[in-house]
Parts: sequence; structure tokens; C-alpha cells
Amino acid sequence: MTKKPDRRINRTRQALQSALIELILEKGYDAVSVQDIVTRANIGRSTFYTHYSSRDAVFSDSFKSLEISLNMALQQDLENSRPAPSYPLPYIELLLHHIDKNRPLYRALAGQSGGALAAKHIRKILLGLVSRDISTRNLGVVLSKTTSDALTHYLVGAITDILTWWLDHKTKWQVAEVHSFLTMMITSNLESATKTGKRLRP
Amino acid sequence: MTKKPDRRINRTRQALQSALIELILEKGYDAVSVQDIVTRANIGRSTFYTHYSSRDAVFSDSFKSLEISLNMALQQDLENSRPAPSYPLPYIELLLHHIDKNRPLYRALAGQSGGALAAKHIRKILLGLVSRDISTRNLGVVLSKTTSDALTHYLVGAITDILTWWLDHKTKWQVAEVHSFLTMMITSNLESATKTGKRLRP
Amino acid sequence: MTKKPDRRINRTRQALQSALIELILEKGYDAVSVQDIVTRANIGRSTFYTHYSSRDAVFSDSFKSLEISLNMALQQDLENSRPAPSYPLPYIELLLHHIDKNRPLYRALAGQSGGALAAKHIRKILLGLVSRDISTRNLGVVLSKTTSDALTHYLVGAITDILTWWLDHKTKWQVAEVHSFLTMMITSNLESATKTGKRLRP
Amino acid sequence: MTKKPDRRINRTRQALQSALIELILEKGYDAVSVQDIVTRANIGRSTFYTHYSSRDAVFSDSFKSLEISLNMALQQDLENSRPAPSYPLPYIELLLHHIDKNRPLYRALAGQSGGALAAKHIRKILLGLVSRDISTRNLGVVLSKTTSDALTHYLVGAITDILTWWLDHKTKWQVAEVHSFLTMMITSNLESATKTGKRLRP
DNA sequence: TCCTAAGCGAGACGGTACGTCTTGTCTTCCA
DNA sequence: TGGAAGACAAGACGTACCGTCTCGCTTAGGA
Repeated sequence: MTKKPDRRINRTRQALQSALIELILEKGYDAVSVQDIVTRANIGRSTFYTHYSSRDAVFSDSFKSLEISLNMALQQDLENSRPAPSYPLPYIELLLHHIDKNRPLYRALAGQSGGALAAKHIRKILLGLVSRDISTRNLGVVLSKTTSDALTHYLVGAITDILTWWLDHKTKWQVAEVHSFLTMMITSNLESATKTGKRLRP
Repeated sequence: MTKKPDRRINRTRQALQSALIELILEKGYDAVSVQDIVTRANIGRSTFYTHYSSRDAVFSDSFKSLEISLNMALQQDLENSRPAPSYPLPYIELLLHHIDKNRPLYRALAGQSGGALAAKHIRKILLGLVSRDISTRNLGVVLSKTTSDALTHYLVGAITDILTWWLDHKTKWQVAEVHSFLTMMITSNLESATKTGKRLRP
Repeated sequence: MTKKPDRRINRTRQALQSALIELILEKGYDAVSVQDIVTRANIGRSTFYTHYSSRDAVFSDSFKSLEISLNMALQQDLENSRPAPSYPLPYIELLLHHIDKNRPLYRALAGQSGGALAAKHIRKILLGLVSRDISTRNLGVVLSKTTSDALTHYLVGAITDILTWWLDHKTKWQVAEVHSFLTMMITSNLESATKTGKRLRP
Repeated sequence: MTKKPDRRINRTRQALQSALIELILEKGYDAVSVQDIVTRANIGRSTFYTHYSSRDAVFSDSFKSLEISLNMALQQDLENSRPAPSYPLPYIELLLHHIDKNRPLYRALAGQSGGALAAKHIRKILLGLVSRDISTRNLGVVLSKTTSDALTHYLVGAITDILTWWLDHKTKWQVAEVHSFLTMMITSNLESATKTGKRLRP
């Protein structure tokens, strides 16, 4: 028999996450201490530790909600575009819009340990999506496991760096332009990999 | 008239750098404290701070020697391959060998704040080299400044992620295979960018 | 509504004070560092600083208990001896006994910065008592404010130096003998001041 | 064969002493470090330790010159007033003038460890003078050794405290008034001691 | 509706590491 | 080659966080 959870718990976690985000925007991730968070959230120090093991855990939890909604949207998008996606990686656009909307937060994270954490999460999401994409396209048939792994990492690295670069140069390009650029580049990589794979395994 | 520097200074810095590297290999970057370093190096705490402002500064200094020697080698390589480099980014191979040789160190850095620092340095070096490469190939003529910037970051991100990935999967590929894969991918990106550039600016 | 104080606080302060006294007796005041105290007391360094601002503050606090009990005893004594104290400064005897009992501690303080601190406290106590005594005797009526101030400091200085001298020469005199000597000297000063005062203000 | 002392030595010591005095006047004794002194004096750190063992040693050395000149003056004064000094302790006046002239320095020392040092020196001088004075007056004949010791410390303590008190209350009394007050008090103590001594040893 | 378990704030506590400061020794370089 | 300059080892200082803990108060949810 599962007990009904105390509803205060979510209130507390929400308060901590909000406080953290506020503080990141104010001072940057690295300057935020656990003490800062609990003070801002009007939460006792020990209460913090009953919910989270560290500042990073709060951040990851905050991120998880983004992660879930993003994943859901991407999933949706992926299914809609079947069976023939006219261009590769349709979910990239979603990601671009997500970053565009949360630019102040991502800017406050940039170059700090929170940035690395966020990048890790995004990379993880992308890795899953890109690798599935590559399988779907039957590139796996013509590529060895290692090669398709490498291809995946190549693309993920390229995309995340473009995102990071774009984060600090919004003025230069709109979402559409970044998207178009990435589409072009990724397409060329996919084609090149296909050709080479075919040549190697006729 | 500049004063002759006390030769003890270099001895001290060398001792600190060696101690740091040793400790990174033993415990991982994040677990190494300033006190650990000075204890291992038999250096007084205050002496540490007369030479470096932080642990990261020691690490960056250690890295600088690598950076210089790498840059020199790359420079050399670049000049030798003129006027017609048969394949793009000849210096990539050097980088791969460098990482292959220092694999234990890079592994100890991976995922820790030292890893981010190292990645930052390598990224900086690559950014310089790749952007110069792109100019040399006269892609600058057919590409807008922003597009060639994006291309540069695309390639740099792709390369660094491949390096990171390879760092943890040595068994899969030898240097030659990584090099060949990168050459293929980068070539396709460069060609694609050229074509698109030409189409846009006939 | 006043908050109930955490009872751990007194435990901690008591531990710090005891540790300090122990260490003074072992090494002398000046050789005792904050680190020594917290190590001996099994107290965290930061906890020390939440309670006291320095080693001297701990010592002053230790002293305060003596101060209070001494003052209370002196007060008591003063009231009992009314209305006609047969000899001046009856509380001196108490002070002599106090020092006699704590001789090892005072010896360990002598000549060190703790000695100066202790002397300052005792001087302060004496200043209060002597100046009140002088007022009580109506010397204030015949003496100007400045003269009675000077008289107070004259007597306080004389008494404290006798105490210090006696501290290192216990063998020579017992409490009774010091007391009798001081009574004689002080009496002569009080009489002389009275006469002179009367002569000046008939 | 005694070596001719290097003239530079005195120059160096003089520089260190002057620097110390300057710094005491600027920041107070306790805030002055060895590094401060050598920096101000334009002297190398090791050179400092060639000449003095500590900051206090420099101060004592500075003081010694005062001490010598004071002692000489006192000696002179003592001889002139023979065989029948009309009032006790003629040298007190000299001391008062000395303090009056160096008031800024003594104020900067007050309450700090330098103050204790200075007081120690002055006390030592006074002890010598007072004890000789008491012998001269043949009080030694009527008083036991211990009693005359006690009398000496009683007077010395009283005088030094009056000096300290006066240091911070210049406005109240001029040298003459302090001198007259001390004469009165001391006289009464000497007479009282003589009477008691005679009564005890008829 | 009460009452009991839990969530919670407050903050004391033992620790660890920090960067600064001062001391006294020891090495290097220069005149 | 002797002494000034200053690099160095040592270690205390006061600060900032950390993660654990103890303590009462409040409050939600089941009896």
C-alpha cells in the first residue's frame, strides 16, 4: 500500500529550483552556493539535503522537466515526419527555438560548471536522437558499428558547438539560418558516410 | 636593464607542475587541492601563491608547454605541405598522436573541471588552425564571414567530440582510422560549403 | 518572547575556555594558537569563530566569570562592613586570596600578552571599586574631580604592582602580610589626600 | 684586535629605528611588521636579521638611547640635590617632561604590546632609582628587605599608573600639578613606612 | 476530530580548503 | 667575497561552504 505523498514536498522542490534559476541569472552558476539557494527559497539548510544531494542535483532536476518536454516534442515530431522526412534531424529546429527562448539562462550558464552540466544533458539527448536517426536511415546497414558511433559523435559535437557559438552571436543569424546551415552540413556528412560505406561494402 | 631572474623560480614552478600532473593521475583533477600540490612538491603554501593564482593556473601553465610545442609542430607541418595540401587539416594527425601519447592524463581529466579546461585550450588551438585553413583555401571568398565562422565552429566541435569519444574507446580505432574518418567528414563539409557558397554568389 | 538558547552553545564555549586554560598552563599564553584551542577542545575551526573573534576573546570570557563572582563577593563584603569600615578597601583581601588560589594560572600569564589582558581586567575592577570607595568616604567633597581621579589611579597602580610583585615572591609574604602592608600604605595616602584637600578647600 | 665597526652598520640601524618610529606613529605598534620596517627603511629582509632579532629588539634599541640620556640626566639631578633633597624623587619631574615631549609616540604605543615594552623599560629605570632613593634615606635601616621591596614596587606601580593616566588626560594637569600630586602621595607613603618601621624595630 | 508521523525552519557543529600574512632561514647575484 | 635582495618553508590567520545533526514548531492525512 503506497502512502500518499505529502504535497509540501513538491512545493519545497519547486521553491529550490526557482531560487536556483533566479540566482543563476543574477550571479552565474558558479557563484551560487547551497546557502544562497536555501536563503532565497526560505528553506532550512537540512531540508535542502533531504531533497537534493547538491546544487548540481537541483539543477539537473530543473533540467529534467525541460528534457522531458523536449523529448516528447521531438518524439512527436519524429513520428509526424514519417515515413519520409524531407530533411534530416527535424528536431534540431525545436532545439534551436528552445535555446532561443531560454537564452538568458544559457548565457548565465556559459563557461561555468553549470554550462558543462547543461551541455552534458543536451549532448545526451542529442546522442540518443541522432543515433536513432542514423539507424532509421539504414545507414547502419552500410556502416560498421564503430563508424556509425563516430558519425554520431561527429554530428553531436558539431551541433552542440554551433549551438554554443550561436548562443553568443544571436545577432548574426536567426533560427532559420542556423537550421539551414546545419541541415546543409549534416546532409553532406550523411551522404559522404553513405557513399564511403557503400564503397567499402558493395 | 632587466634583472637576471632567480633560477630557483623555474625550479619551483616545475616542481609545482610535476606535482599537479602526478596528483591528477592519482586522484583525478577535482580531488587535487592546492595543499596537496604544495605538500607533494615540498613547497610552502605562500610560495605557491607567489607563482600561481590557483590550481587551474598551474594546469594552464603546464598545458602551455604542450600548446607551444604543438603549435610549432603544426606550423611546421603547414608549411611543408604547401602549396597544395593533398588532404585537409594535416595537423589533425599530430593532435591525434599527442592525445594517444598522453592518454592516461587526458583520461584522468575527463569529465572533471580539468577536462573542461583542457578542452578549452585544445578548442582554442583548433579554432585558430581551422579558421586559418579555411581562409587559405579561399573559402572566405565564397562564404560570408558569418558562414565561415559557423563552419569553423562546426568543424572544431565535431573534431573535439571525436577526440573525446576516441579517448574512451581507443580499442576501436587506431590513429590512422580516426584520421581517415575525420578527413572524409571534413572534406564533405568543406565541399558542401564551397558549392553552396558558389551557388549563392555566382 | 525571547528565544530559548541552544544548550550546545554553552557546552562549546565551556570546552573552548577549558582548553585555553589548559594550554596556557602547559605552554604559556603566547604560544597558544586558535588551532591549538580547537584541536584540544575537539571543536571545528569555524565553530570557534561563531563564538569568539579571537583567542583573547575566549580568555576575556573565561575571566568574566571570575570577574562576576569577584564583584559579587566584593559587593557583599562592602555591604557587610557598613556603616563603619574599620580599615580601607576590605575587598583587597578577597583579591589576594583569589590570586593566591590561581597562582599557577597567573604565573603562566605573567610577562605575556595574556598577562597584560588579565592586568587590564583586574585594573578595571579595581578602578571601579576604588573610585566608589573614595566617593563613599566623602573624599569627593574635599577633592577636585581630577585629584580624586589621580588618587584612584595612584592607588590602583600601586595595588596592581604589589600584586604582580607578590605573584613572583610568594615565599616572602603571606596574604595577611601583604594585606597589612597595603592597608598601611593606602591609609596614609587617603589621609594625606584628605588633609591636603581640606587645606585647599577649608 | 677589535675591528673598526663599519659605519654603515649604524646607518642601517638608524634607518631601521627611524622607520619603526614612523610606522608606530602611523599605525600603532602592533600593526607594524618586520616587512613594513624593511620596506620603509629600504633595507633587505635578511639585513634586518643581521642587526636585530625581532621588531621588539629594534624598539628596545630605540628606547635605549632615551634610557641612557634619561639615566644620565637623573644621575646628574640626583647628585646636584645632595646632600639634602628637600623633596623626594627629584627625577620624577624629568620623567614627566620626557613624556610630555614624546606624547605622540607614547600615545601610539598605549594599550599595545609596544606600550607594555616601554612600560617595562620605564619601570626598570624607576625601580633602580626608587630603590636607591629608599636606601639613601636610610629607610633600609628601619625596614626589612621585603618591606622596602614592597614599598619600592608600591611606589613604582603608583607612579607608572599616574604617568599612563596622565598620558591620556594631558588637558587636566600640567607637569607641575602632576609633580606636586606625586610628591604629596609619595611623601605620605615614605613617612608612614618610616613610622611603622620604627614602631616595629625601636 | 483528534493525534501522530512527517515535513519543515533554524542554526549549531566538525570539517576542509581557501587565499593572505608574517616570520626567520637560505640562496643567488652583484658590486 | 661579503652583504643586499628577495625567494623560500612553515604555519597561523579569518572566511566560506560543506554535509550532518539536533531541536521544536507546524501541518497534513489516517484513525
